[in-house]
Amino acid sequence: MANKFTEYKGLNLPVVAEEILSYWEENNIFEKSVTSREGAESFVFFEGPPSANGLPGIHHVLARAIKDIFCRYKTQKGYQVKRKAGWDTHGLPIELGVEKELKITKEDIGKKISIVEYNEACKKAVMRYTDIWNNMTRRTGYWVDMETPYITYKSKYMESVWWLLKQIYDKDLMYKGYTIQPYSPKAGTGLSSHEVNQPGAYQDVTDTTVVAQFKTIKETLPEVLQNIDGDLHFLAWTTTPWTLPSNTALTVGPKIEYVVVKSYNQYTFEPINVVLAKNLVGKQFAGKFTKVETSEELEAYQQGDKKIPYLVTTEHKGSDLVGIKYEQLLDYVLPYQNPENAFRVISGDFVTTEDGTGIVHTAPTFGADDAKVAKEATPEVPPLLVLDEEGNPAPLVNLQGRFRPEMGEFGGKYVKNEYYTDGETPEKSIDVELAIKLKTENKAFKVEKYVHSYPHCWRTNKPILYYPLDSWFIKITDVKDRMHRLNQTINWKPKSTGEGRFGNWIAGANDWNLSRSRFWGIPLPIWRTEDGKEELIVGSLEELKAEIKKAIDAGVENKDVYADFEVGNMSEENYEKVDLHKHVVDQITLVSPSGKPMKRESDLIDVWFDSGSMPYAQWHYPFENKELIDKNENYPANFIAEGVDQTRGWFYTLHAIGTMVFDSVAYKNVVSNGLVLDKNGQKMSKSLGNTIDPFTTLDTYGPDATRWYMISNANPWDNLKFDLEGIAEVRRKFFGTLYNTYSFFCLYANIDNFTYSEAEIPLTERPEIDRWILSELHTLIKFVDESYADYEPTKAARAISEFVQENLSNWFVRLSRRRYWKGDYQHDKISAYQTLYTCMLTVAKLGAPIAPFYMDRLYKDLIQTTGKENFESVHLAQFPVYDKSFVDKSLERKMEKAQTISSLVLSLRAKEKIKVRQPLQRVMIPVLDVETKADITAVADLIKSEVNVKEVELLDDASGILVKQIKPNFKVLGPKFGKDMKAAAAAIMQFGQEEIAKIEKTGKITIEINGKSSTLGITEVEITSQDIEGWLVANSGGITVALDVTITDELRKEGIARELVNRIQNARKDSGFEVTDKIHVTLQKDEHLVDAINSNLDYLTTETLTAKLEFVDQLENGTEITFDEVNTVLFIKKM
RNA sequence: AGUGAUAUAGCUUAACUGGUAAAGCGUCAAUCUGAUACGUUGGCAGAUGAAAGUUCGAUUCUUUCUAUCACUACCA
Repeated sequence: MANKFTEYKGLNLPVVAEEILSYWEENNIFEKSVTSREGAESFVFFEGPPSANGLPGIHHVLARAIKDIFCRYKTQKGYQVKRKAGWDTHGLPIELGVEKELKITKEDIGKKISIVEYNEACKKAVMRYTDIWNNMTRRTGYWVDMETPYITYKSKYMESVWWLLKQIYDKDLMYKGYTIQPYSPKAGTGLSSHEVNQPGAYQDVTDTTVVAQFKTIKETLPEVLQNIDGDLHFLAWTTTPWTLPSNTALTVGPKIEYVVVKSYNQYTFEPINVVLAKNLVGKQFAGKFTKVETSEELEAYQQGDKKIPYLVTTEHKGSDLVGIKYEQLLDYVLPYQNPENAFRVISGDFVTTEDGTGIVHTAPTFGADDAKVAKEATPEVPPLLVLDEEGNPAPLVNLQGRFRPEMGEFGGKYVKNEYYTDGETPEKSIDVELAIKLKTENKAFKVEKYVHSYPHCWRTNKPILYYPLDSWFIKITDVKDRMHRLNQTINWKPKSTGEGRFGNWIAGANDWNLSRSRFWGIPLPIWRTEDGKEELIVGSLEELKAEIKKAIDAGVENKDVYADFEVGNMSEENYEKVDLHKHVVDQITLVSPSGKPMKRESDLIDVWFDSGSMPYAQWHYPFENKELIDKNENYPANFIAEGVDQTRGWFYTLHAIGTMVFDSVAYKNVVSNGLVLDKNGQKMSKSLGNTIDPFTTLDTYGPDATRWYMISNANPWDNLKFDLEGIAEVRRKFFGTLYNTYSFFCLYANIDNFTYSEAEIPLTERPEIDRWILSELHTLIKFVDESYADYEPTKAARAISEFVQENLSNWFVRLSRRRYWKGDYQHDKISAYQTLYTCMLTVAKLGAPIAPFYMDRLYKDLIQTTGKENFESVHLAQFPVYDKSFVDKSLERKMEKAQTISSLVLSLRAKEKIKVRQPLQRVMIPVLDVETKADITAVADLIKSEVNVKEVELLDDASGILVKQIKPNFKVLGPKFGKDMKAAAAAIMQFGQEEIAKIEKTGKITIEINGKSSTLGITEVEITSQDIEGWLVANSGGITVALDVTITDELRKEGIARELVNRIQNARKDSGFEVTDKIHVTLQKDEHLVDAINSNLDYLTTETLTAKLEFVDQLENGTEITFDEVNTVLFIKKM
């Protein structure tokens, strides 16, 4: 054990962090923080896997700090906190990165490059940045097991994912269907919404739009519409006329008002009866049309007239129109299934009357809303699918973006002119040609050009199509009620994210589209016969091998690609032998019960399913570590934390899988942290150049200041406006103060050889100020403990800062300084050391979760000489325990009064320009009650030394010189007076000294408010004294002080002596003398000085350790000193 | 478009269950200290995004609007 406390030359947080980091690593402190809690209750934490295909940003430091704080806190509280790092290794961003790097497109995969090579490239790319990530994690001080992380591309992980998927399948929660997805015909690939949302994807284009006339079938009209003269048409608008041949329904809003309008077609001039939303009549019948009120005016129309008349007739609710059937607009081909259910009016809530006609052309093959509403209708409206050459259902547009042969004269043509290669583009686009055709057939009400924004493929820059693609789905709609209910048991930080954003999202959740037509990911473990009638899902390697064997026996497969794999052998080597990625599993053909060959469904599983599987797959559940989940040892999580952007990502998939497979929440507490913005509140982005490099920040300021700043500046869930200046401030104020407090402590503790070897001084024997700071300390312990427990790190950080800066440094140490450097090593001094020591040791533990490095240094420095504790690190120690017996609220209140009074006196001094060094005779404080009087008496000594006055005099009422003020106590009087409160307040404010005196004397007064008289008690008002006649006063917080500013000759001399002491002390410091050195002082004679010194000789010599003092007439080699009217020269030397 | 969050001094943040707006940064000046830090005192500055409602009283509760941000979707 060292016998001195380590002293430092200065505070360098980055160096402290480096040293502590090596210490941790050399001594396996992290491992010990887990193993030392073996057998204790576990606190379960899940690490959300970052995708390592990009470089870490400053926001990752925040996210990591938040996770780390609670894990360290819970460790201190005695829990065992296992935390496994993880890597999300699959997914589109990685694939796109690799494609870019290899300069290939998706189509080239399997052609220019084999899938094996491609997947190999992805595997390499994904781990490329892991070193940088690991380094950032270490330097940030985030403790997580990076030695044995879970990696989503490992066979064990993938096997668990398969198992989970099979559970879901077995619960009948999976189906195959088609969905409308953004699709790029030129690139030949579906696009994820991620890709569609790339900047620049949406571009303004001018399209030909058509308002088409759909002719109703008379027999299906409701009675009220039966007797209309001539045909009745529905009007529906579209910006994509090429989808009109695929129309199978019209959708109306059930609550929207529709009208029948009589008019003439502007192209064929035939009389028409059309239906559209009432609100949109004006819009559709603009320009050439003119409104008329009678049938006569309408019938007067002649072809060639400038204006076409229109007459609004009957009104109908949308719901009344539902069920009406109409003739197919362009009758090239019928849906191959249930054509009898097509071409009718259905209802949909999404219909608005903002534009168009209030009737929506519905083509379920080319619109997501369309498909949804068609499916929900009873009976279901069939999409316009035909059977292709191979007998499979296909939409009217093929994968190249051309019309199918069924489209007659349009067959083979691209539906968008942009898809033609240069030079081959026809003059008229399909949209235009269709418009012309409709015009001539009296099927077009209006054709217009229209500018709107439309998504484009980011790779080919051609417009995308919404296209039906086959996909596997999970029936979230079947479990969303259960998910919703389970969500209500989760503690969200902030609450609104859980109830609002997440809750609403679940309530309106759609089925989860699992399929991804990519290469690098976990393959769907589903094998199907060609006709799709038989299928098999595989939930483990064991099952797969068994199925392969069956297939070999049946003769549909000739080899077992996993022949080397040994079922039941869980060793890494065994699992290294297999690869479950697409390029391998696609080779496998299985056999169906009826003996037919089955091929694997070619898609991959959405990567979000990978990460949502991590609670189980990280342990290779259920093949290994079964008890961790089944016995709830490591499931569900007590705590997870990620960015708010994961609400519908990881938070969602964890919750969905937990609900479906285990009927359990996957996590109990979740902190969703906000974004890190730049100091102006702008989003950080590479293009704006306002990103902040985490490594530079950590180098400059160190992780502790960075973490402390991030946590204390904003609540984790609020966006953080990140300003480097803020870190600098935290370093200066908080860490600087704490460091200096420690420096101060060890400077004197080392002189006095304090090693906490004396017995603990009982609380009752410690002076007031010690009991006060210990009371504050325990109040702090309680608050910080509760804040951490409640996932409120910001409150904890702010409270600790406040304590260290205000209470400990600026008040306790400041007022206690003399106790350390003066006097013998006795009772009071030992108490001072013990108290300060306890405070710092406690602060080290309280702050350790947030500032793990510096607090560990502080802790180790503090315990090295005392042996009070012998943990190797603060992170292995126990969290401080709150002890109520230390808390003395009245003491805290007294001290607060002392602070207020001191501050008032200092302000008066400043006003009068009297330096604090100049002693003054007395300060007077009017006190109106006994309690306050006792309070101030108790702290009078502190006040005297702090503001350098000799007496504190308390004036009670009898002095009769106080000018008082009265204020109503709103909180008490509000309910009593109600509406009359304003008048009452005014009346009370107007009380003169007499009334105030009366209420003080008798304890009550009667006043009249609005004709009613009522009695006021003394507790219903607040009386303060504002002024003392003839004195210099100041007041604040109900306390008034008066300062006697007369400087007598004696006081003046004392002031001079004090000033001189200050100069001598400075000289000692400048000369580098030890605090304990005795000195010889020589001064040049000065008339004011000599007198003053002689009157205060004792004070001066003891204060400065002056053993010998002499005056000389002339002093050459000293320091010139000038203050007030004194001019002298000072010279000191060591004795 | 939907959902959610946010809006307080030039900037960053406070204000317990509604009780009469607080700090810091900045800046100018003064000042304490045998603690290279931090402070202290004074000046400069906001009637809390807008409007309405509930209330004796609203930064706090309700409604509407505006702006910013995020997520998700989509544009017939």
